Amino acid sequence: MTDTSTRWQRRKDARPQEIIDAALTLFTQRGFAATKLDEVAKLAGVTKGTVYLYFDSKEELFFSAIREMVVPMLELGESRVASFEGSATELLKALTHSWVEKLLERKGVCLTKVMLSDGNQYPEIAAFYHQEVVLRGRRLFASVLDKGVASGEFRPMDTLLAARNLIAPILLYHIWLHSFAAFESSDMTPRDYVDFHLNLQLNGLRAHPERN
Amino acid sequence: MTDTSTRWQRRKDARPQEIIDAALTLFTQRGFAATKLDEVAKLAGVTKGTVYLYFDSKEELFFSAIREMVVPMLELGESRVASFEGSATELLKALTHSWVEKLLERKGVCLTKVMLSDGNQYPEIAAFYHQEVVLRGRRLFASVLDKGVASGEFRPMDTLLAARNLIAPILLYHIWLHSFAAFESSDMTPRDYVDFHLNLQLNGLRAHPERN
Amino acid sequence: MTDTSTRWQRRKDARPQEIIDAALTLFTQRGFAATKLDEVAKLAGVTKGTVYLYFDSKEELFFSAIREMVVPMLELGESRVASFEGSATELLKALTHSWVEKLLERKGVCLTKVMLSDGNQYPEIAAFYHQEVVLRGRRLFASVLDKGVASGEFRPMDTLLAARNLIAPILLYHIWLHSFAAFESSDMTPRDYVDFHLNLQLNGLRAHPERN
Amino acid sequence: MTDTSTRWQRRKDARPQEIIDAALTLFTQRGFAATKLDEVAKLAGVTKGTVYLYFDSKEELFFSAIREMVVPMLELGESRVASFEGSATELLKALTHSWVEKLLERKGVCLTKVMLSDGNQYPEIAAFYHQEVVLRGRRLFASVLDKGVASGEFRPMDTLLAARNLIAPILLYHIWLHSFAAFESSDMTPRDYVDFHLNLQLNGLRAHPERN
DNA sequence: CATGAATGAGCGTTCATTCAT
DNA sequence: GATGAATGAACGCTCATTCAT
Repeated sequence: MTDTSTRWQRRKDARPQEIIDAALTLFTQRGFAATKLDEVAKLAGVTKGTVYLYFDSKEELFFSAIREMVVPMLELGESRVASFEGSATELLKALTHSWVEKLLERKGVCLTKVMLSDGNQYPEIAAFYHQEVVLRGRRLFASVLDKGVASGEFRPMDTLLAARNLIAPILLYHIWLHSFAAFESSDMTPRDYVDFHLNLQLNGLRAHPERN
Repeated sequence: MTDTSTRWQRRKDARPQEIIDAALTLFTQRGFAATKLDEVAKLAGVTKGTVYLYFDSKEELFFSAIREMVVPMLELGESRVASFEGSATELLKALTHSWVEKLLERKGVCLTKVMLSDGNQYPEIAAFYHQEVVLRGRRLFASVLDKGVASGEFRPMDTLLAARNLIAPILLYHIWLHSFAAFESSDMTPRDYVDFHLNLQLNGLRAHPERN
Repeated sequence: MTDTSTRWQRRKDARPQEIIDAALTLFTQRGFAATKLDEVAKLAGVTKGTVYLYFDSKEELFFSAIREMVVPMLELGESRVASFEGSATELLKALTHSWVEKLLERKGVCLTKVMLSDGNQYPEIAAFYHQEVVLRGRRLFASVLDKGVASGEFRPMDTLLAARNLIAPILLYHIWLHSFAAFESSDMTPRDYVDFHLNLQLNGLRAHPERN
Repeated sequence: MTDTSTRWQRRKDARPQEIIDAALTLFTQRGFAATKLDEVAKLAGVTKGTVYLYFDSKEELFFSAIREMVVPMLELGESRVASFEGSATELLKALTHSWVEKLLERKGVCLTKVMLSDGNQYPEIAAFYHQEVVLRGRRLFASVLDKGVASGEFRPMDTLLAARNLIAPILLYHIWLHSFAAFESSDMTPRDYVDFHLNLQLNGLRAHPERN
């Protein structure tokens, strides 16, 4: 990459991404409907009109945000699973923690929160999200469980269903953080919560587990 | 008295509940902000003005809905736990299934969905909901786990945390139904899902569980 | 009048007057538009529907109020002027103080305030009020001035115009009380104000002004 | 630049004043509550939404109107009094006529009418108006009377009270014009009315009354 | 007579979207 | 490319009026 590109030029190319970032932040914080385009524009350092240079509508902006933020995350996860060497248990832990880090570092995942809030109003977006994020995410975790079953680490099971049990508490925990952060006493780090959750899932509740 | 039901025939006593029902249905489907009072009124079979005879504002309507629908559900659960005789495992299953039935038969629980969507905008409601529903629900499930630990059925654990792991997938599953119902192939009944989930939680994933 | 009339019966007959009283109180305090029929009804001790038994509309209620409250006051004044024996100066003082007492004791006059506020919207009412109250009130005071001119107490002048100068400050003073009562320090009684005003005016009117 | 005036051609700078002008016209004619923002907008040649670009609310619009129209008028009057050379009588006449001209040429003063109508509902505005307009106006006229007393033109008196007697008829006369213009035969110009009023008052004020 | 539940038109306010500059 | 003034449809809420009881 040559450095003849002036800061101005780089800025021009960066605009859409800056707007998407701003939109994601606000969509996640306030929900889709409650986010005003004026605020998105201000946070992105432009004016409202500029947003319409790059996106046809508020809805289209949301659509783009999903595509550009979540899909790459899943692709990364898939490639890690494909190339991972080690036990399924380790992989499961690694994958989960990596996901959680992403969730914490930026808003990415909480698009799920936005989808839960406003998904109904936008069936096309919901369809896309369900296909490209929800199902794909489940398959990703299921594939790890499959490895574990194949290796004898895990009991045989419906791994797609089990994946949902793995994902749900973590997802809900993060959505929770957005909605009730002020009220949770929270002497517990997200890492603690995830560790506890993983151990519970891996071990089960029973004092004397049966083989079934 | 003939059944020529006019708008005058209905009783003042029935109206608030009818309006709350309509509101819950729409709040759950579309979220708080996206629900228009006109629609609530139409679904309740009245006009917009009538809603304001019984509720001071849209927000107050939502507040009333929470109070009248969710709190009684929790009280019922609490009394069942208090009076239950049998193993903690059975109690856990019974309680969960009873909850799920309520969820299915009506929209009640999915107030949680509404809180996740719009809770940020209405801190007072969020605070009330967190206190009276979220925490209380957790404590309810934790108390069952405590019984099991005391009886030796379950391993010692942080039962409040474990309660969250029990609740989350079921909750998320039902919220999911609202957001992505159209896209889930769903050859699986809610009952199936809950059974699978409970078994998984009770047994854990591991092929050879450790005592830890 | 027989006394077989029960309290109930008297009450029935009194209803319209009670409603008018309530309406006047509130119209004067808040203006016509800002007064809700619900409030009028409550103050009159009836329900909103009852108001419509006696008056066709809010506007009609206002109309009736004017007729029943102000016109009698003017008739009283006219008869006092007709029968008064004594100097025009004394008559002027007596008439003015009597008017002010009425103003203070109840809201009567401040219908003028309501007319000033809302008169434009209701040309018919304004026409009636102007004819039956404004002009007639001016003529009443002018007739007193005429007496004084005839008797040589006052200088010759356009008495109709002079009447306006007499009336205006007193009227405005009372309207003022409604609008700015909270802000006027008011170490002065209404009586003081009127006395001061009359003395000033009489000094201007007198044929042979005194040094006082 | 052609004169194809489009909605885009107008300048941001001119808009607020145009809207204030329209608002004053309608507030004065109809009162604050009875004036619809749609009408204000239409009279200003814009749409309702545009009003909200410049003013936060209807109330704020009224507040701005007071600040921008009446306060400068008073400041002008105060500076004229300060710099005037001549008799207090002349000053009083000049000041009054100048005020009346302002009243006639535009709606300015009749903000008083609006305050009388709707002041009760908006205590903050009433407080501001009373402080900055009513009291200040009284003080302005009183200061002229003080000059006259000092110079021996006028008898000693409570000049603040006397100021109210000077102001009231003129104010009421103009408020009257708005409410009953249609019904007053009015073969008399405002100038005539003011002259008559001033002469009458001056006769009452003078230290050495003339026969005129 | 009296009630009060119900109506529905109307207003203040918001905000996604447009477009002349 | 970028701006921001302007739009207008939409929504929450109010209240005079109606009418079955």
